[in-house]
Amino acid sequence: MQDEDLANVMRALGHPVRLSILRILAEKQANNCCCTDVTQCLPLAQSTVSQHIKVLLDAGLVVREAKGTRNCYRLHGERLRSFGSATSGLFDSLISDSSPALRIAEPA
Amino acid sequence: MQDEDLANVMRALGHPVRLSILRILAEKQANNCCCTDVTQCLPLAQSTVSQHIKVLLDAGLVVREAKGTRNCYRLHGERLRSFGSATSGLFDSLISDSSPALRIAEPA
DNA sequence: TTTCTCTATCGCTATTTGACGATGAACGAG
DNA sequence: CTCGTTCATCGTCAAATAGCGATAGAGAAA
Repeated sequence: MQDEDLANVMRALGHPVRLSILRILAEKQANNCCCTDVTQCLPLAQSTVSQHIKVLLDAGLVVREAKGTRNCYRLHGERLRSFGSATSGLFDSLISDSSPALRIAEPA
Repeated sequence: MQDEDLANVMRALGHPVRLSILRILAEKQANNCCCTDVTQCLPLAQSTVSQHIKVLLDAGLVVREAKGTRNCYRLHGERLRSFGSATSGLFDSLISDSSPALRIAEPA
């Protein structure tokens, strides 16, 4: 995963409401996961929730599945895992490049 | 780490230039890590780089250390690791099926 | 002191984001 | 067909973001 893509996912995750939406989708486990259901768990208007979901969709973190008159959403597990390994890879490269002495001496 | 803080860090990481700055700081390993040095590695004005560094400072990912006439920057390893574990914890809770969603408002 | 370097900040502009209400399209139920 | 539900999108607004040049303050150096 390139930095551009990684940054896009980071930005998508950079809002507490969107983290909440991911947790809600994880909890509901692909049933009752339509926009209205998510909206009822949040103190926001339906249009606002829809916009946040769109950000998650565009980042590839969430998948839409038309189910009759509803759109059901569920987590994109593979994408999440891919981002997870890209993130740990990022931190590995950041921290391993730092000298051990500097890793021990943290600021007050 | 709470969702609010986690989202703040994610947002700080949500720009490819800031990822580049982190990599540059990791590479230079706490010597020659002043703003001018970082600027010379990037196709941006010094003021722009300074602003990006400020975002990383505010997120706690980077530490400033006055060194004579320069300000030296280095990664905040502990903070990075803390964010790393918070991130993997997030994905664990999302991917495993036993994750209580953090709800901002319960449905009526 | 004077000069030079470094850099944070100001001012400005353009773009993006977050939030809302309104609306229209799609579809199931009656 | 008609009604109700779902939901993406539009328009709008305020605020935040990203970029730049200009600038001032703080030290080192001459």
